[in-house]
Parts: sequence; C-alpha cells; structure tokens
Amino acid sequence: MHMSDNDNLYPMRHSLAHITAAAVQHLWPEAKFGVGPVVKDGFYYDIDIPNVTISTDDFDKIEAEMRKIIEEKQAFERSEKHVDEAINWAKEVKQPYKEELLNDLKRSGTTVAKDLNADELGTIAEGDGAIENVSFYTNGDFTDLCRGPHVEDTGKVGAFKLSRVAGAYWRGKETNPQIQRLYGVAFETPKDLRKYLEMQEEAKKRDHRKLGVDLDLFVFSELVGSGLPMFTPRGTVLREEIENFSNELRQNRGFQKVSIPHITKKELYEKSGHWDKFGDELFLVKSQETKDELVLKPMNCPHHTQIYASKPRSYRDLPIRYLDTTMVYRDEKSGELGGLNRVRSITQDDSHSFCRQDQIENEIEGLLAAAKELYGAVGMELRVRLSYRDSSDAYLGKPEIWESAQSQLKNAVVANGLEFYEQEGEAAFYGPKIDFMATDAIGREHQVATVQLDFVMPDRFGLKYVDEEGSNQAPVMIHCALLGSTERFLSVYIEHSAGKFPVWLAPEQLRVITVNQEVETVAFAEKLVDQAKEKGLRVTIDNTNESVGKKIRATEVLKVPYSVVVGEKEIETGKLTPRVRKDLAVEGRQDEAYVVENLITSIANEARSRVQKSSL
RNA sequence: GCCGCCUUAGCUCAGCUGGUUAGAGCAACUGUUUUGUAAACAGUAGGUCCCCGGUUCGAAUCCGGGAGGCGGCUCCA
Repeated sequence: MHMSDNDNLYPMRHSLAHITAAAVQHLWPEAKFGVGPVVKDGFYYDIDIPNVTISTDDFDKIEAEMRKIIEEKQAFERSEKHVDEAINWAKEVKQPYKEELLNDLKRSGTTVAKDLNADELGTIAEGDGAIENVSFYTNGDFTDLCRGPHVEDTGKVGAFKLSRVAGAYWRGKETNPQIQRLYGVAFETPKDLRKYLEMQEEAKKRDHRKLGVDLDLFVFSELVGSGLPMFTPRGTVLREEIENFSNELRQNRGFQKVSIPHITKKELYEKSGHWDKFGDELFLVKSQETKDELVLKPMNCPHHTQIYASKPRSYRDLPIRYLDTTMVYRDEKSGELGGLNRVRSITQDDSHSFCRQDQIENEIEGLLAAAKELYGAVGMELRVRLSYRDSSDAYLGKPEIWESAQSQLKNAVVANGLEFYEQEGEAAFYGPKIDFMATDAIGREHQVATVQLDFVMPDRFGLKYVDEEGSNQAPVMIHCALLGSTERFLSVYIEHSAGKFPVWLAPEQLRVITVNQEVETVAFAEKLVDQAKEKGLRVTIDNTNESVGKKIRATEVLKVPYSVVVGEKEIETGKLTPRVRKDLAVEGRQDEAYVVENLITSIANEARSRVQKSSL
C-alpha cells in the first residue's frame, strides 16, 4: 500500500488511530493494543479486549468518545525512553502486544516481520540493528509506542468515520491469535469524507455481482456449490469473445492450441513440485475400479511439459508455443471465495513457451505487447508489478538463476516502456513474474495478466532440446495468461466498464423494436433481423405488446448498444434512426438517418472492431 | 480455514419488543389497449420467511448447529 497521494493526510490519520485507541481504552480499560497504522483512505487499530467483541453497534459510542478527545485539543507530546525502561512500562500497564514489539525493537531495531509489508506497519521504527531508545506519543491519558509523526493536538484531525471491524491475526500470522481490527476512514474536510462515502455508494452500483444479475451474465446455485459460477447465454457470449481475442493475440504470435484432460495422476504434481506446495488445495477424484486417486488439475503447465517431452526437440524448433484456454480447479478455502473474483473453477487463458536462453527477451516482449494490446482494446490501464522472490525458503531453484531471471524480466518491462513497481515475496515458487494489477470497484487490487519466467519446471521434468553442437540443453519455460482467469478478468472488467460493453463484446448488439404488432410492421422488423444476422450481428426482436417507451427502457437497462424502432414511417421511407447507447455515441451518428443496409453494415463493422470507442 | 455481520417472492425491500390466512414495487402470466424513443391500464399467479433441531400455548421474530452470502485476516501455482 502506497500513500503517495495521501502523504499530507498521514499525520492526522495516524493521530486518529491513536484517538480511536484512546477512546476504546476509556470505554474498555482492559483493552490490549496491537498496532495502529495508516492505510488507504484511513487507518485502523488492532485491539484485543478480553471477552468483548466490538460490533458496529458500538461505533456511535466510540465515535462520541473520540469527539470528546478531539474537542479537548489534547497535545501530542513526544517522549523517549530507553528500550528496557519501555519494556517495563509495557509490563506495568499490561500491554503484552506492545511488550512483544518492544522486545523485537530491542533485538533487531525493527518490529517488521520479514513477511509483512513495512508500509502497513508504518507506526514504528525500522532499523537494521538493536536500538537503545524508543519514542512515545502521549495525548491526554493515552500513551503509545510510536514513531510519529502526529498533528499538534487532537483538535487538528480531519473528518472521520469508523467504517468496519474485522478479525485479523496478530502480526499477520495465521498461527497467532486473532484480534479485532477497527477500521476508520478519514479525510481533510467533511466534504471530502462525504465525497468518499458517496463514491463508495456509486461503486456498489457497478459491483460485478450486482451487474451479473442485472445484465443476466452469470449465476451461482447452492446446489452446485460455493465458488462455482455458471454463465448464462449472455455471459457466455461475453466470455467467449474476450477469450477468443486473447487466443488470437497469441495465435498471431506463433502459439498453437493444445488440449489436455482435466484429471491426472498425482505423480505429475509430485514431480512438478506443486504437490508439496499446494497438496491440500487440490481436489481429488477416485477411480471406483482401481481405487486410484487422481487429481483434478489445478494448473496446466505440467501437462504441457508432457506434450513438449513427447519427442526430441531441436534448437531449430524453438520456441515451441502452446496455448490452452481451459478450466482448472482449486479447493480454495471457503472464506477466500467472493463473486467471480475468487472461485473454485477457474478458466485460464494459459500459454507456455519453451525457448532457448537467447530467445527469452524477444518472447517476453511479444507477450507484453499482446497484453498491452488486449488491455488497450478494453480501455483498462493496469499497474505492472515485478514479483520477485524474498529470502524465505518458499522457492525452488538456485538463487543465481533467480537473480538472472529477475533482471531479464525487468529488462523486458523496461524495453516495453511499461511503468512498474517491484515487490519481493510475490513470485511463483518456480520463478519471478510480471503481473498486471487491476483495481475493482471498491479499490481492491487484483492480479490479471501474468508473464512468468521459469527455469525450475523444465529441470524437474528433464525437458531437453538438441543444440547446434548436438548436445542436450534445457529449454526455458515462459508461462503467460493474458486475462489471468476469465472469471477474475470479468469481475474487474465488468466493474471497470460498469457493464457498458463495446459492441464487439456486447452479448446483444442490436435490438429491433416494433411500434405495434401489425403484420407489416412485424414482417419488416423480422426482415431487418434476418439481414443483421447475415452480417453476423447478435440481434433480437421485441415485438411484444408494450409501449415503445417501455421497450426502449428494456434495452437501456440491459445496456444493449444499438436499438432501432420500426413502424409505419420506416416502412414507408426505408430509413432508420438508430438509438445509440449514450456512452457509445460517435460523432454525427445520433442524428444521421441510415438506410437499412448502411445501418446494419456500420454496426457490423463496429462489432468486428476491437478498438474501444467509448470513453468511460 | 479464522473473526464479525447478513439471509423474507425471480429482483429490490416492508413486516414494532414472539400473537390470526406474511405485504409492496418491479419482473412473470392473462385481458384491455396497438402504442413513436427510459416504465399504458386492470387482473392473476408466485413464499417449507435459507435448512435442521430446541425453547414456548404460540417462532419469520428467541437459542443451538449447518449451508450460502458479505467485509476483513490468512492464502492465492
């Protein structure tokens, strides 16, 4: 989490975290405090009150107490203590979490566990060695271990609101006890806060889960199960159009489609290393005859290695590029599921390039260009993250190979002119990644496209090619998914577009609406529909016994890009005035009258074009 | 998986602290109307109040368990 835009809000948000803790301490004197950092749009404080669960019903009470502290304009006073003295203080005031933090400070000069994001724990000192003195801030009767900075006094904070309370593991470790995290949002002025809250309300309207129902795109069923979405006819059109685009972008670059079974012996994953790392997240299926246990595939790369390995390969053959848009299954924990964003049946637009060392850069550049083209066409700007390994033992392969792989990825990203940020600890276990990050309606970031460099998998599967000198070499494997997963892509794309899909993606592109149900009117409309179908358009007719206004409204609600009303006038003149969804409006199009043939041709041309014409 | 909250018709929601046959709008269906660019009028149908168990004379409402959803945490090949 980066605060770049909100640096000036940092001291007051952080001060509000202290004020929150102080208010909680007034209400529940036995409360134990963890950390209270600034996060996007606000702050939180980790709190543990024995036998008490804070609920949203308590927010009024806590906020009232906070206002009291704010009105008192208590000065934030900095003081220093020797670390040993501080530890004694923590013992005295019975703050075991602070005591633990202080002991870490004493030992290593940092409270940041290696697997934690330093920014998120930004309350406390960081350092490389043991330290002597630690700083405290006191306001009124509340004193907290803290690096600062703070505003001068409690009267100088902005507008705030407690937003939610959730469980969180102490110091982010699953094995630690879970305490309560009290979140607040805070802005400089009440107006800014109101604007933020209104934006959150707006965002809910474009939530893909709501639009999925409204636009009739996908459904869940309790009978089918959690995390197992099904796509309606409209949703399936959307899926297939975007998947086809993703496939074409790579088929144009020499990728060939392959096809693999959805189950396999578990030995395949033991060999790849996935079994060790993800064994408990795999679905198992049992043969009733042999009692053999098979695995429902959680990814495709090991299968693809076996196609590569099926015959000898020459250096002349490389790169060999396989492409496979197919579903994988992962037994994600129930609490991790949500909408289309995190599901158990995941469609990957997966590809694997097997290439020589000297082909890596070119290969990656091609894939990055494909990603740029795809996201450009749908009008999405993504953040590019270089995901590196960290110092933990969660990775396979030699560190020197990792170093070289990481710098090659960086070179490719730089060569492509992409802006990026680097993050350790986000790599796959077999190699570093270039991840494209998209943001959902309520500001959460999700990985979509990914390009991954892998020296480990070819080695584990003993993949080879024969080089110019006739000796065996191991190819490099480059994993890539442009959409990432179709489901996750759609979850962010639906929210990005608010369901206003461009013509080429629209499940229904044209609707022909009759003014009445006269035989001639319906016949004319049907003829129009037939012509549009011949041009390959997705077209429907609405000749129901409803008012024209109501039928128009139905197309707007479903966000059908084009509709055309036909009646006596059109039959006589043969001229049609199309109704164009507002966000699609193209210069001159609205008022211009088209003859039937031109109208349909122009919509059909637009439907074939993947360039986004709408500006969102 | 963990913490908290939620679940009433296809959708959005009413239903006061437990008290008869659980309501509305939209959607659906039927009829009247034959309609001119974002909602014609009338009627009909639609509910094991998520499921199972308990408390009670009586449960949509209270308690326990389960399922599903939501927000976090953890995880994410």
